[in-house]
Amino acid sequence: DTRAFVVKEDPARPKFYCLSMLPYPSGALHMGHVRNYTIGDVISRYQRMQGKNVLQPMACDAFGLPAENAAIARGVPPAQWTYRNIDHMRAQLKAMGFAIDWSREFATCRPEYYVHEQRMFVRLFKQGLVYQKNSVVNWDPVDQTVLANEQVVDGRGWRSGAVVEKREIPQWFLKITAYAQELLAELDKLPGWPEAVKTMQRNWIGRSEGLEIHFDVEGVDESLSVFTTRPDTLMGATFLAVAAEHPLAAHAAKDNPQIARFIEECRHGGVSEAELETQEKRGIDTGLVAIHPVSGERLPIWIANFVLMGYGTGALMAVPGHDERDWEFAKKYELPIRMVVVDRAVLDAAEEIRHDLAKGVGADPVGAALRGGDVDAYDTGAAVQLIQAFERSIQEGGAFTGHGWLVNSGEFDGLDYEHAFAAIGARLERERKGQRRVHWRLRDWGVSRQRYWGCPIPIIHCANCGAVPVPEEQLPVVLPENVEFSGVRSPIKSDPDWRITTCPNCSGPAERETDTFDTFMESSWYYARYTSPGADTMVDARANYWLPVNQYIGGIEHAILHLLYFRFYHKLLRDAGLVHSDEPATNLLCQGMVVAETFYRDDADGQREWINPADVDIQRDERARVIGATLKADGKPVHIGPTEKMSKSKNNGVDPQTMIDKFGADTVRLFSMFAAPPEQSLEWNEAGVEGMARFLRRFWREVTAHASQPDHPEVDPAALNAAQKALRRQVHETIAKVGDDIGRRHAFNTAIAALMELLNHVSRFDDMSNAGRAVRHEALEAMVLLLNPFTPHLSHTLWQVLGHGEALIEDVRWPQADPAALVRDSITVAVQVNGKLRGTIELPPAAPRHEAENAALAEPAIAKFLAGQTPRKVIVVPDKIVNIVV
RNA sequence: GCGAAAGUGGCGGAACUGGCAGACGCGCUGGAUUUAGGUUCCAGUGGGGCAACCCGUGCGGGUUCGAGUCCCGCCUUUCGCACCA
Repeated sequence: DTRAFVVKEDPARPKFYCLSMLPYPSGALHMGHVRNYTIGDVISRYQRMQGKNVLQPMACDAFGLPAENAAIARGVPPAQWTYRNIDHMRAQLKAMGFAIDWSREFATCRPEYYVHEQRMFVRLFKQGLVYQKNSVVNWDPVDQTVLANEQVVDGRGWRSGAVVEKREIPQWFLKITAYAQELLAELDKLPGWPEAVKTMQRNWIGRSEGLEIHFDVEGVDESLSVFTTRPDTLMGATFLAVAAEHPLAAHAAKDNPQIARFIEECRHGGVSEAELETQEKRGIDTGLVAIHPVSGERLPIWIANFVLMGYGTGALMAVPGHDERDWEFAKKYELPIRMVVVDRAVLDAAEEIRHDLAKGVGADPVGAALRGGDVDAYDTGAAVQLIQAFERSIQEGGAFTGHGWLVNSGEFDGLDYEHAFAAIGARLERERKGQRRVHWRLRDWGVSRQRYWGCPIPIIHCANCGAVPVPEEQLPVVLPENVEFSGVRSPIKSDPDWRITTCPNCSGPAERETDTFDTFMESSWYYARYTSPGADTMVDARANYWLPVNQYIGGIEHAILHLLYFRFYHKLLRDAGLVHSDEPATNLLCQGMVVAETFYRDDADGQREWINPADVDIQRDERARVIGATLKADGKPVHIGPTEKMSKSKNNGVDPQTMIDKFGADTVRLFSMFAAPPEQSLEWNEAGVEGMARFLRRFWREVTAHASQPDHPEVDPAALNAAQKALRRQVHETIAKVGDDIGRRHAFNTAIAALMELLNHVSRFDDMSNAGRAVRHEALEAMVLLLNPFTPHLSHTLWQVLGHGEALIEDVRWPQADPAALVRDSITVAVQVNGKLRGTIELPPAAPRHEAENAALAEPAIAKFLAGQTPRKVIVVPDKIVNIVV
């Protein structure tokens, strides 16, 4: 998990600032001792050579005692746990090869930064942007820990199959919903962000506009409010439904044990596998009756398991005719289904009937059609049938959920969606039975974590005063370090010395909050803190000099959570007066994941045993198609599974360290940059790494052989022959391409391909004349520099082999393409006849149209295809193509 | 189900603005060097055909002198969200 890299352009000089975060130690591709390994590093090296100041990557993020360590602890005696305490953790990380210099480390998770997060939290507390409420969590009764959602639901997690209980515990929330509108609107001001990420964030924020409608309930004082985005279907509502947790459900359960039992089932049945998969709709009639705000009709109120307490008001008006879920529910419990919205064809049919039968049907042609009546006497049979067929499809086939035109809706008949929304909204607002509302899918950010090692939430709980923020002069609240781990449970929860305190308000007995912040908190402001090392406040004025970040790089897996919190926190910083910009990063690049083939065998119990790719041999036929795979150990066949994200469960993780040991870090990095464009997933394939090693060996030989020459003449562009000129041109084309590919397109794979192509030409160029050696020297120097972002160690050495003394190759200027060298004497132009390629011709650059046309027609290979016919038309695209149409 | 992205040789991928499809690499075939294996070097490598040539970018249409690229309709895969009222 590499959460992110940031690259920052200095607006004044311009210089660059590049930072990165270390991955978690648990990651499959941990890179502790291959620090300079990643995309962020390639970009930073490139920029440094462009004459920009670059800061080397630094470590960030919290190394905690998260759930995965509890996993390791499961069934394992405490002495063998991954980390027993902080010192042990540090020692273990060091032993794992993490080159973390704790003295230089600059991470927002470190205790010296707690104070800033805690001040921010207290500030938000006072502004009412923080609150505590009970919330249901997934609880592992064996380990006594809270499980993250993905550990329960997601079958890929190690916890799948664990016994899980629902528990209600108090949690702290940050009101990110207060910023929902801004977070949504400003996505439109981020053209440098991938569309996929913006779409995901839009869906996650989930703005929907609708009407909140109040239904009076017979025998109950308070009215029942529902939210709907389809007020146009109001007249089709045939019942109301509330969530099991809704107060009205509790009210109904008071003297009805059957309802109470149903509510209890809903609460507990929620996590059973079968329930989740079938999502069968179940419900029970409360016996309560609501009054339709327009028609005055009496509608039954049901409790239904598909109504979510967390969305809208926890209650809905069910319109089975025009909503899939409501339709399914109505069918099951035989509730009425009413057609109130129809498509254009039905509306036209109704118009026809109305027109022809103005006397007979009055204002209700649809009703007349459905009732049959005497419409048969007139020539409207087809229209009647159409309406009846539509009605039947809604009754029997399924809901019509599209927007359409209203029928069976009294005064609203004939209106389309927009007009019906406006008319019904206006009427309900006038009668104070409803109002327009915007609802958000986005939930507030729950920041409480029930674990040790993290920033403590600076709150003191007092029996008299409630939750009281820790006063400024007592900040920071730090964790006790001399704790013992006696279970998976966070040790501070059972440490009375730390927990018991006095209330800052009333001096009465009180307890500290023992939860710590979500680690997303730290990664939400580190980029800003990096601009202000040593500042007393969270950030200082330097932040406005550097921010916003020009180029942010991170995995797509953070599209929603981290990247939304990151944007949110920037707005909090802004509103605290700490930064002036609205958004933290203008450009975002999401790199893909590392994937690998999977292999498995089915054992006797029908269980799949996944086999690591390193233990498998691949068989191919003579056309090199894969025909099978065998286990190295026994030579017997194994099944080939799909190519998937590296994971422990599929046993397809490959440690790059093995390959780094074999080929060196330069080669492995070059391969990982070459194999796929950064935003795509990278298929890990050992054979490809060998190709990279081959290329670097050839390059090494080429440079050392050249360097062994006694002298290195300067290039004299005026004195070059055609071949020398051609090579020199390619050198400068490559310089231009590599710079553009790295700097603008981030297409590292094509940059490397261009360098390989150039090496192929340089190897074939065996001109040992002075001019020839001069051209080769220029080519090799350029290539060493162009390769430096990818292969810093090799480039550093080869630069010295070429006779240079700089301590750091990054201090050498990035090569610049010479425009004069790029000029061509002639250009190959393709010639097509009727759109098919039939030959090529050589033309001087920017040759006039008639010249290109004449040359093409004169070409013998072309004349053959014209068969003496006169061309009807000739299309000339200068320097590219001539197309002759006959 | 909804939303997004993507389908190109045996494989990873290139083709950036509608203009020579398959760059570069892997793999494979043949040859040279080598006692041999490995390494290295040379040649070949989308399919069909002796050849001229024909066919080829998931499928079916369309626009265009010209389509991998643009438009319409399908299919498939991956990712994300999933009873969102």
